[in-house]
Amino acid sequence: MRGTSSRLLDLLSLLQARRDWPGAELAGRLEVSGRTVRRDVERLRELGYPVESLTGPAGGYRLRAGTAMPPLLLDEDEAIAIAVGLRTAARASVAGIEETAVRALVKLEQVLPSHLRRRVAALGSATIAPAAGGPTVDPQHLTTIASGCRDSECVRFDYRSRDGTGTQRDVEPHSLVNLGRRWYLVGWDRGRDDWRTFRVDRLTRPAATGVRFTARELPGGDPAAFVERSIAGAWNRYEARATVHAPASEIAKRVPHAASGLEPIDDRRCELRTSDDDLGWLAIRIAMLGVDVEVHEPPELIEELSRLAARLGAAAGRPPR
Amino acid sequence: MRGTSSRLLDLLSLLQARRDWPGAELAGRLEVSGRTVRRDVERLRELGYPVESLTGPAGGYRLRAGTAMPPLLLDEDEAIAIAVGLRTAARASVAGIEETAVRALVKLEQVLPSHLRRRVAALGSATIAPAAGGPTVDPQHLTTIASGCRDSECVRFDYRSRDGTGTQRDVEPHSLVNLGRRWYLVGWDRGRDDWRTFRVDRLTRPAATGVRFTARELPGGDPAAFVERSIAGAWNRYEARATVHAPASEIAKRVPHAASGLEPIDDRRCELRTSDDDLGWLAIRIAMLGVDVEVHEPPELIEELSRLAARLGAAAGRPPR
DNA sequence: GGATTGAGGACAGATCCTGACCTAAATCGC
DNA sequence: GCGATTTAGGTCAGGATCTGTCCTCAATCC
Repeated sequence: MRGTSSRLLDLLSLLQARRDWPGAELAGRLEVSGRTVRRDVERLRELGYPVESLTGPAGGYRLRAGTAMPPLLLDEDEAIAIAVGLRTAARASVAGIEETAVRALVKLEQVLPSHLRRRVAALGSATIAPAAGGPTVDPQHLTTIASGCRDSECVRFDYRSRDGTGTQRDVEPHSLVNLGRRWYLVGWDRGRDDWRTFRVDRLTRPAATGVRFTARELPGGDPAAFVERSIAGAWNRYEARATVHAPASEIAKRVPHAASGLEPIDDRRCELRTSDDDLGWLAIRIAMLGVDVEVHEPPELIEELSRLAARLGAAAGRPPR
Repeated sequence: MRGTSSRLLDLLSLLQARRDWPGAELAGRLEVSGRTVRRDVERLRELGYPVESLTGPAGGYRLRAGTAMPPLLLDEDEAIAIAVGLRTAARASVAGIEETAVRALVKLEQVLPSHLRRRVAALGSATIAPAAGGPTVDPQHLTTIASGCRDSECVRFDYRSRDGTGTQRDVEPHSLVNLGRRWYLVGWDRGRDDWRTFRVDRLTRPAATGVRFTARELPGGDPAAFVERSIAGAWNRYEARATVHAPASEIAKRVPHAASGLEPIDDRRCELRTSDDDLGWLAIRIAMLGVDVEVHEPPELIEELSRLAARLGAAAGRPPR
């Protein structure tokens, strides 16, 4: 016998792997009597996991969605898919999800068997970066740093500051902040004896040193606000406005992420408002619309589009204007 | 008392939420004696979860990565992040991961509490589609269909065939296949009494009918091969070749997904080979390189780039040539 | 070397678990 | 409507398990 706890986990695992299970089959898989299966189901219900049951032929048990998350029992491939999915989500897929994605990734990677971790790393290098406009961040760096934040463990890395000089830093990481398509580490720089903000895409070879520290209180409390203060004025934000020669509904269907900034003008045109801190990426997004457009502002974007048009014209073999 | 099974899950949850735990604190949280905590740790080890322990001051317990995946105990935000991450991974992020991502998503959504499901759906509509070149697939459709495959339950949907005519289908779903940036459903069409392949981006309002069926054997066995046979010749594939006026290393760093097709020519140029079945998307990828390029073939791509250049020139306010 | 923290054996009492057996209720197919 | 199938759950007895207490060791840090 393998103990009831282990058996309950197996039962949960079975119930997650398929939707409907006849009691007799569960009894066979778990190598217990049908009575015990009924009791186990009762136990799961007591633990808060809603197991439905249907009587009659074609009846059976079924795990429904409840009010709380049950433990997820994943097979190896599923664990890998989740790790890969979280890595991409940690970049810049959906507003506000990134920091939680990193937290979940840390939790997953803590228990991810090493042979799976290798497979994830191998897949990770083949990732299509959705944020192909800006600098890319290695998700591995994010998890290393986030682990440091969570477990109060110092992190050492090489940092390339804005003017290009490289230094080695030893930092007590406080939090990881995602702002405007970039990742920042807020931490206490042990070498400078002060709070600092680091851009994660500018640091290399981060590693936990093994040194534990007692958490300090960040002045102001809110890490995101701290980052905003430190980078104030460090980058521009471009607000674009354009007239799109296609119905809003069609664009919304073809380019879902643009939908929020669309306002219909008439049956055949709509106005698009969108913004970014990266001109190149903004231009690409205009290009992706796939229909005729007139860009009204900002002038920098108009210039960027001219440049891009010239370059593509040249790519197609025409002399640039 | 809450039973040892429940307490073991709580212990696992605690060990996943933070890395280091002194035994006394665990005892307090679980409301048992220290001796019982030691016994619980022993139980977890027997179940195969490697719990490390360190003696002495600053000692404690720590859940390490083992050889098998332990049950993941997620909080609500983490579950959402995973759902969102899997939805994007299910599109086209990393070769070969998509089908597993959908499987994991089905497992997760089966037990995802309804209020969390609503949050995921709300976030999903804001997703930046990485595959903005081609038609997009609603992840919700994928999970509905994949559930049908897993649980042998019929699915009904409206299908828009290539010539634009719409029909309603009632299908016994067999498998969901991801091929060449597109999703296909292979299933037994109950109306036509035959095996059919459906493009998921062409179907709308899929829903489980509740009718169960007994699995049939797919002729040939391999669903992917079946899809390939059915769509053979249905779409063109464009193989592009271009000279990029930048070092291969720089492009590889800036646009990771292009790296595999890069061949250095000299210190300042490289050759890019890449292919796709969607001309528009191919053109966007060229545009994303952000440097000067000469495209040699295919002629269709050169024409597409000219069109794009003209459109962007116009967008920037210049008269198209 | 002393303080702290985990390891684990022994024990007694309480609790829990399992399989067997039985009856009831719901559902499906004929 | 009837019979077959499937879950629901009560009861019982024997055995296994679990818990807290008490104790001694071992490892580690200061």
